Order: sequence, then structure tokens, then C-alpha cells
Amino acid sequence: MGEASRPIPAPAGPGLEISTAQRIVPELLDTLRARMRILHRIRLLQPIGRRALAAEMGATERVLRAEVEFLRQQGLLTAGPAGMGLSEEGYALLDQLDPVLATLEGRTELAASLSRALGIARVTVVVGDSDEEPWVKDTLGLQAASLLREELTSGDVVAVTGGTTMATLARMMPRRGTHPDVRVVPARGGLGESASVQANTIAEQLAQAIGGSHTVLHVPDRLGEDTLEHLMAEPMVEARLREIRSATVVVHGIGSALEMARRRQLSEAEVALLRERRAVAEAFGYYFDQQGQPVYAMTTAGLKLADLDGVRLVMGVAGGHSKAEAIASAARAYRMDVLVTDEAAAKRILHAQSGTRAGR
Amino acid sequence: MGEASRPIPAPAGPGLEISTAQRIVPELLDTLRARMRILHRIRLLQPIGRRALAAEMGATERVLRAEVEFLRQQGLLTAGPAGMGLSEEGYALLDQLDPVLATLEGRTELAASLSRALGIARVTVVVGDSDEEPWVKDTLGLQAASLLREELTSGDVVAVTGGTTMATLARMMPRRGTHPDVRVVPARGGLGESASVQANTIAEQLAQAIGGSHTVLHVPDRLGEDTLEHLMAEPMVEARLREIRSATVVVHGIGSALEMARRRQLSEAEVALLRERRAVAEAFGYYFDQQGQPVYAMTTAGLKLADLDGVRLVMGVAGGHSKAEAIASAARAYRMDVLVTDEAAAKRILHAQSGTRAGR
DNA sequence: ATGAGCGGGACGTATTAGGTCCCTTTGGGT
DNA sequence: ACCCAAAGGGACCTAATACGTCCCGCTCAT
Repeated sequence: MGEASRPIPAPAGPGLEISTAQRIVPELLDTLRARMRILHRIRLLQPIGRRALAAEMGATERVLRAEVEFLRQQGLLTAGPAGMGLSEEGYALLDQLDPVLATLEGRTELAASLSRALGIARVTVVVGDSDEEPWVKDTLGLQAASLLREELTSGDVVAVTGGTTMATLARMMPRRGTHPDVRVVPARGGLGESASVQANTIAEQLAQAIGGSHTVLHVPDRLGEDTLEHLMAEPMVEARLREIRSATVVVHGIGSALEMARRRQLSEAEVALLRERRAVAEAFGYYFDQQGQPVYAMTTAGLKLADLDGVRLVMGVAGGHSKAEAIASAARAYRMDVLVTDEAAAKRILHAQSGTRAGR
Repeated sequence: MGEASRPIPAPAGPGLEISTAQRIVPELLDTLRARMRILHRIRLLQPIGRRALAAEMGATERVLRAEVEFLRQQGLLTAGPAGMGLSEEGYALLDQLDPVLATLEGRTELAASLSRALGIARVTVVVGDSDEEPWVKDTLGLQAASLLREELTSGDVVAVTGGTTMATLARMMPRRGTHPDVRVVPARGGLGESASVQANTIAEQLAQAIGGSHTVLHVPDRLGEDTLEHLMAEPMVEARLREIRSATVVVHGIGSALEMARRRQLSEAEVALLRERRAVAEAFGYYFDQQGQPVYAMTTAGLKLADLDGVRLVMGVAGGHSKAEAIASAARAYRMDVLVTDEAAAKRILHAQSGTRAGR
């Protein structure tokens, strides 16, 4: 249940206006949404069986089966011994109908409001709450991956950060098509994450998915400043740093400051400092307060905040109601061209903004 | 089951593309068509009861009743002791959904093909066959009436011919709104029709329906040429003729030549002449052969063929498979800006054209 | 090798859709 | 002024379909 503000493909025939259709076949929208939900869920979970899907979606087996049989007959999904999966036409239909559904469910308008409130040109809002339902984060990643893929051009250097959301993005990136001229690099060196969600790992996975190349930047965590400077002076490291700082596209997750501090096992002193300076957001190793002012930075090599000015496209990806404050802060901290988030975060950001605006 | 090539009103929301909808909710498009059919039929027959309508539509009472109950609940139609009728919203919905349905059923494309084949800028194709089902002619008339109404502007002089189709047009013309500055005149004098379908009668009815004024032109049938010239020299008659020949809009039926000759009880000699000259079409007293050449003209006063050049809008209205050849002939004979016909005629014209083209 | 999970089949039940008849009311024609 | 044909609404029984549930043979990953 995808995106909201992507340009809508030109319709081949006359459009059946939703509000009109609602009037004469009200059950249409319910059926449409139900079937879209199934297709969408299958896309995320394929290959998956009837029962597992029914359990996942909270439907009974029989009724889901009826829909699935219909969708299979329509050629929108295929069923093999391993389970069901989308057909090419299923993908196409999902892409075509996603914007319609987004508008129908008000997410298009939500995205537009958020775009205005945060000053971010392109905002996409996916359905649900990443904190509540696991599949929402998958959708978030898929949506961000699709947007990224559309934006990539030959010669691009894509800098990515770590984090579970970015890991999801890499995992959900469609495999079709290749961009051999695209290079994926980690935005910054070691930040104390576990291996599977490190920027290096994600850069590698993403490069593999899009058929491009990647570079790693091995800078151990918790180095002293002088050691770091020595390391950065190494010709090999220095060359890679130059490449990173010349990135044309930056895709990054946004974290809640204290949550990130905990995950990275920062020292008590550091946490205390973050608290004192009221840090609420974290993005590529920088911590920001509510006004978007940087209040702390991890000591590692890689992309500096100032480097963002030279970047063609800065894309932020984050969802879940717990990320609302962090997203708003990050939006104030630096230029963000694209934001991919979810309904829960979007609504919470807007409520908070209208609240503070009214309260002052 | 209306029109095909009318400009589509700007959609307020996102359009659900028909072909896409067809793919994921095909059964709902069927119910949509069924309900539209009912609304349309009620519009033509209102006020009408459940049973009469069911018989008329070839459906059983119960199933029609279920739909009608739904439509009533949706506020699209009202049910009184006298029978059911459309509500305002019903009219609005019908108008909105008509182009959608036209495309859905391929009539939009049919109209476009016909437009190309006949060189007529605007072609509208309504559903069905006027020769087979009586209500199709009503739809034809209604559609033509709606188009005419849209085109009328202040000061227009509308010349109309006789015939059952034109009589239907006058009868179906919506009563709402008035055009006090519009004058309706008969295109030509007596042509031997029975009173109810004479141009004079139709002009009067049409003027009444649109709230305009009308003029009659009483020229008896079968006059000798010299008597006719004397009559036309009468100041009163001459003034009216001048008005007629300065018409800004001409709306006319198109007839099959021999059928019209029979209805007008032409002499055997005249019929023989028509046969010899291979007349196939008749329009406002002129008879044309297959190539659109005028081969005979009724001796009466009124609009001449040449006068059509000065007319702003020439609209032809004719349907039924038996009229196919006549319509094609008329289209070649003179400039026609708008044609309103039905599926049966449209298909037959196109088949004949592709046939002759291939055969030569 | 094996078993968990897959699609497909089967079946009894619950619910809905559909055919038919009836009743009271009302509006239009005589 | 009257009357009757036709209206909408109600009722009821049957046919059909939708649904919950369990089972089976197969495949593929472990």
C-alpha cells in the first residue's frame, strides 16, 4: 500500500471518477482495496502460501482463497509449489493503482501537507505505522527503493547510511535492470552499529541489487581523534573519502537521538551530553536538537554536513510514530529533497506542528 | 445509454482508468453497467413501475427490484405512487457516467472511426438499434436534444425537418431552462408527411420545450411550380422564407430514399425516377444517390442545399441499421458538423465502407 | 531422508439472492 | 365523482452461492 506523491502515469482511457463510482457501486472501493491489500502483501512476502497469508492479514482462509483464485485467474499472481507470487502484470497493476489508492485514502493530501510543513519538495507517505506492523517498514523500504531507482542516472555515486530502515531499503530494492555505472558508498565510517545494518554492508547489498559497484570504508569505531586523522591521511582511505564526499545522491535513515545512542552503546557521559543539549534526532552520525541544530557528531570519517550542499539529491527514509520528532528536526537541520515516511509519523509531525504553532 | 464523443467533464479526483479497473474489479463494472441501464431506462420511461420496467428490460421483477431499492437508497431515483423517476442526482450521475460507459462499451471508438470515415467532426453513437428496440430511438432523440441544447446560443434560428426521429427529438428535449431568444422554424414547407411528424409541428413542439418562439410555413403539398412561385412571392411567405434561409442551426433527420417516398406517397412515376437514379438517401426534401449527388428535389419552399453553407451548425440525426446507407450518402452530399446515430447504423456504415474499399 | 508448508479438492452449513404472490394505496381516465 | 389499473411495499419459500474446515498429495529446503 504504497506511495502518495509520485507523478501519476498518463491514463490511456477516460478516468472513472472515484466519487462518482462510489455513488453507483459503493462496494467497488472496498473490493478494490481488499484486492490491492492482498496483492501488496504478496509482493512483500512472496513466495507465501494461502494459510500463512490469511493469518498475516487477519482473514479467514476461505475468503482469502476466493480472492486469490480470482486474482490468479486474472493473471495478476502465480501459484507454484513454493507459494504465491506476483506476475509481471500484478506488479504493473500495483504500480498503476497505488497512486489512486493513495489519494483515496488521503495519503496524497497528507504528503502534500507534510511537504509544505517541512519544506521538503517531494514527500511520499506509505500506509500504516512502522512501529506497529512489521510489513509497513518493508513497504517504506520498497517505496524508497523504487524512488531511488527512478532517480539514478549513469555515473551517480550514492552514499548510504546504516540502520534497519536502510537495510530494508537494500533488501527490497527490485532486482530487475542494472546500473553498472552507479557506485554505492557508505556515507560515514564505523558508527557502532551491528554488522547487518552497517553502512558498509548496506552499500554492498544495494550495489548488488542495482547491479552497480560499491566501495567500503573500514574505519573502526571509537577511535581517538589523532588516530583517526592518521588513518584519514592514508592514501587509500583518503581516495575513498574523496569519493564519498563527492557523492551525487545521499540516502539516509533518520533516528531518534536517544534510541540511536542506546543502539550504538554510547557512553553514559555522551548520553548525558545529548540529554543536556536536548538532542532529538540522529542522521549519518550527527545529532540534532528540536530546532535542527547539530549538537553532537560522532568521531568518524566520511560525509560532512556541509558536503550535502554539493549533492544532487538528498533522500531521507524513516517511519513509525516514534520517529516523528526526529524527522521534523532533521528536516530543519539540512536540505532534504525527498522524504519517504509512513502515515503514523506523518500525522504525528503535522499534529505536533499545528500544536506548537497554536501554542506560541 | 448515451453518448460517445462529448467533451468529458473535468474530474475532481484521481481517475480510475477503465482498463485497470476492468482488470481488478471486472464484476463491478458489470453491475455498474446494469445500474446505468436501469437509470437510463427510467429516464426514458418515467414515471414507471417496477413490473412494467422489468418487462421492458427483460429482467425478472425481483432482481430489478433489488437494484432499484439500492438506487433509491442512494438517492438516485425516487419512488412515488405513480412510479419511479430520476432524482436530480440521478440525472447528474447519468450525465457523468455516460461517457465512461460509452468508452467501456467501445462506442467512443466507434464514434471516432465513424468521424474519420464520414468526415464529420463530431459523431455520437448511442447504444442499440433503433429499428429493433423502440427505446433506442428515444435515446437517440434525447442525445441529439442534449447536444442541440448545449450548442444553442442567443439569437439562433433553428431550422428543423420532419420525421419520426425529429419528432422524438422534440419530445425528449429537456424542459429545464429557457432560450427565449431562439426561434425554431421548419426547414421546408409541406413534404407530404402526416401532421404529427411535420416540420411545422416539430418546430412548434421544440420551441415550446426550449422556451423559444417558432414560425410556421404553410405550403400545401403537391403544388404546381407556378402556384408555388406565386405563393412564395406573397410578402408574408417571403419574409418567413428569408428567415428560414438565414437559419444558423439546422437539425434534420435522414431517411432511406424509397422508404421516404413510400411514406410521402410519391407517385409511381416519381418512385420510378428515384429507382432509376439510384437514390438511397433523403434529407429535407432532397434525394441523393450513393455518392451523395442530389438526384431529385421535392417542389416546396424553404431551405435550399446551397443555404447550408451559411449555417453555423448542421446536425444530422438518424439511427437503425436500415439507415446506414442513407447516412453515408448524406454525409457525402453536404457538410454535416454533428451526427447522432446508433450502434447498428454505425457498425453497418463502417462495414460497408471497409467492404467497398477492399472490393475496389 | 524428511517434514513443514504448499496448492488444490471436498463437503456440510449458513447466508444471501431470486421467483412469486398478495395487499393497500393512489392517480388518471371516463 | 367515481373506478380500476397500476403503483410500491411486504412476505415467503426455494435455489444458489459463499464460507469455514479439514484433508490430500506434492515439492523443496533443511
